[in-house]
Amino acid sequence: MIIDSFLPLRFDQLQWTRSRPQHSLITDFMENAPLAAAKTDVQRKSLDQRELMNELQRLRHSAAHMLAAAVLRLWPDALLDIGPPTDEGFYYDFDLPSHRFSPEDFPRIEEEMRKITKENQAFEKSFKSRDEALTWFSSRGQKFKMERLADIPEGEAISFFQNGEFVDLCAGPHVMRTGNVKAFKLLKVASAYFRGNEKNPQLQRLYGTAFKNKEELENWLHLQEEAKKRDHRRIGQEMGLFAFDAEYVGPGLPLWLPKGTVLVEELEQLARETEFDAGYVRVRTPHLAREKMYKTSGHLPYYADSMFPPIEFQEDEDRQRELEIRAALSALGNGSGPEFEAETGRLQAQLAGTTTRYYLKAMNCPHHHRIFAAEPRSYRDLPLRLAEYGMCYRYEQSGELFGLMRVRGMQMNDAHMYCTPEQFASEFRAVNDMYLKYFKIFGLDRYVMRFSTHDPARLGVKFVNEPELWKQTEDMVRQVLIDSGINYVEVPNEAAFYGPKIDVQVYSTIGREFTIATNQVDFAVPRRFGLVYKDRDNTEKTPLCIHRAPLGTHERFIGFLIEHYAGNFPLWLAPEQVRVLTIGDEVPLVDYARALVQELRGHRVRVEGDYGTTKINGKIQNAEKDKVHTMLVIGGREKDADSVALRLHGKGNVGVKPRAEVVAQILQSIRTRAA
RNA sequence: GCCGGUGUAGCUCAGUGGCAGAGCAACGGUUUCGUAAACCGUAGGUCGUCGGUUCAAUCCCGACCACCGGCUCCA
Repeated sequence: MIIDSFLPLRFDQLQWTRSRPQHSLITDFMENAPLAAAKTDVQRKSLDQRELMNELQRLRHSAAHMLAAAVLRLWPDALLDIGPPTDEGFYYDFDLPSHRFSPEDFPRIEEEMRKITKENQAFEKSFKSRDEALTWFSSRGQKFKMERLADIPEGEAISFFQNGEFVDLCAGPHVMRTGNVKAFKLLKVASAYFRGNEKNPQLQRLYGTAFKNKEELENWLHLQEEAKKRDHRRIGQEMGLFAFDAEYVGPGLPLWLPKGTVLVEELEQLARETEFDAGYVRVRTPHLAREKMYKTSGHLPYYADSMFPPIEFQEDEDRQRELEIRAALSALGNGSGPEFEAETGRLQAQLAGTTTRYYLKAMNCPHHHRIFAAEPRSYRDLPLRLAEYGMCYRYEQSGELFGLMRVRGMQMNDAHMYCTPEQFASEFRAVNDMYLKYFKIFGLDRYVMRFSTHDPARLGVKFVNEPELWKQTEDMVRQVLIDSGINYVEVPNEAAFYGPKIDVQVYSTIGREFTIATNQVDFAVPRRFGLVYKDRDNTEKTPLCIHRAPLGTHERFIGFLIEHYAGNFPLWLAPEQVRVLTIGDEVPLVDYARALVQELRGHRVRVEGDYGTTKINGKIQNAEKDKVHTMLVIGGREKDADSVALRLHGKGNVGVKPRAEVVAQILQSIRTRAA
């Protein structure tokens, strides 16, 4: 299968070309399995579920066993964990302190695996009692296997699979013989925490893939190469969209270059128009706020790890006050007794108050809440929809940073809607409709909607302690989802601390899973800020708040769009929409070309002229390389006929057309945001 | 944050314990051309940073930083 690199990927192609996260394999043969549960560990599957493994998964699972067998032949002291199939292949986790795997080991290991293929060993299933199994592993020091054994519920059969000398705790199923596994390749070495928990030891994970035959394997490897070319980091560099400058600006803080800024501003324009149509009003807020803001919102206890450390300083008058308080403290001397303690404590508290602390905002909601509070509100004002492309800063762990997809400074397509409980369902539904509207514009037809709910066991720890409100809002959201016929997966324990949320997830070219849109309910924070509106009955009530960001952040959304379009943006988004190329640099020709450029610029088209002496083939190659959407080639013939030769990026020469017609076409395509 | 890898010109990459290299891009010139590269020349570097070993370090050692592949975490 060859992907036309000039078309957006469809999701079915996506599945072919992108690796998807390892844990998502679970959903493939476990209908309705919560994704989140799988996130923490490779979830145990019942034997029935195992039987659903398809042919390719069996093959890959068997390849994993062969990998482990080969590793044990080469490093007999390796401890085994598990080796499941994944969407793109398989892996096996090892604990092997005596040796660090590196890609240089791959040829040896693959050679050993090929021997096992040649030996054509049968995969034989057998059963052991729990005691027998325990003895088997403990005598071999296989401590991870012993823990895995303990996961198997009492009463369930404990099955083993053996091929040749290799025996593994395994529910199967497998292919018949190792001779069936011929087309495989080791891909990468990585580390993984045992059971995915960062408190557990780190194991060495070997990734590989296997296919039914060599041809399919080669085909897949080729597609992987193609996919790499869509990597937004690479295209962003090549097209001059954005840059990172870790030394002077800081890691994870992108600089938007002029061409990337075009993308940012086109998206903003789209959002402004869409939100205006949906009855939003726009606001603007600063990038930081005092500590009190986040103490009140409750973010500090729940979210401080993700925030940049505070900016601390003393105002001039604070410095004076500090001196006075310190003087008072020393005047107290070294006393004792409850009165002394009380006075000391009071002064110490005052002393702490002489330092002002500001935090860079990690989210826009508190600022918007203060805008709500800035004026008295009546039920007649609701729903109030405050929108802002607000800049936020989050201190992501260094290992998490990933191009534009995961950054420390980001601008969110944010809005907060304050509404009454009666208005909630229609507001929430309108947000979902807005998602779909956007997805249609970008040709995004497959994605995963995740409905994240709270875990009752973690109320007061990870989630605000309001059991009744949690239940009510979650029921409300669920009902809206069902009513609007949206497919979704429900994910317990993934909600925001202040309420349930819906996330829209997509997969990047490299197969990483990213949330690009989010829609969250907040029943807690407005109350913490004391937000109220005067209702019909003249009583004060707290509004519900919906946080929504259908385009997520500029950074991630554009990162995603770059990969989605492979940098071949539709005309309305293209950083350079049109380039006028002259065949030669004769003065009359250049004059005609300049006039055309001026005409298009007059319509605010992003157009450049290439009037130099380079040959036309060279100019075309440059324009194609720069992914210029529309090329207008002009020679003597075109000039004389007041026409242009139209060429579209990736599509080649379209033919000669009247100048006015082409200009009108271009304007029409931009205005309608045509795909 | 953790495990592993990598760091040489704007980009893609060679290379060596003893004067730092290529292609493309840039710049200067020649060329006047019909749908994916005309030709010649010039310039470009504290070899990620700091420290150590050495007569001598881009190369060997160490620390740090950044990036890459994962894990964990998230928009």
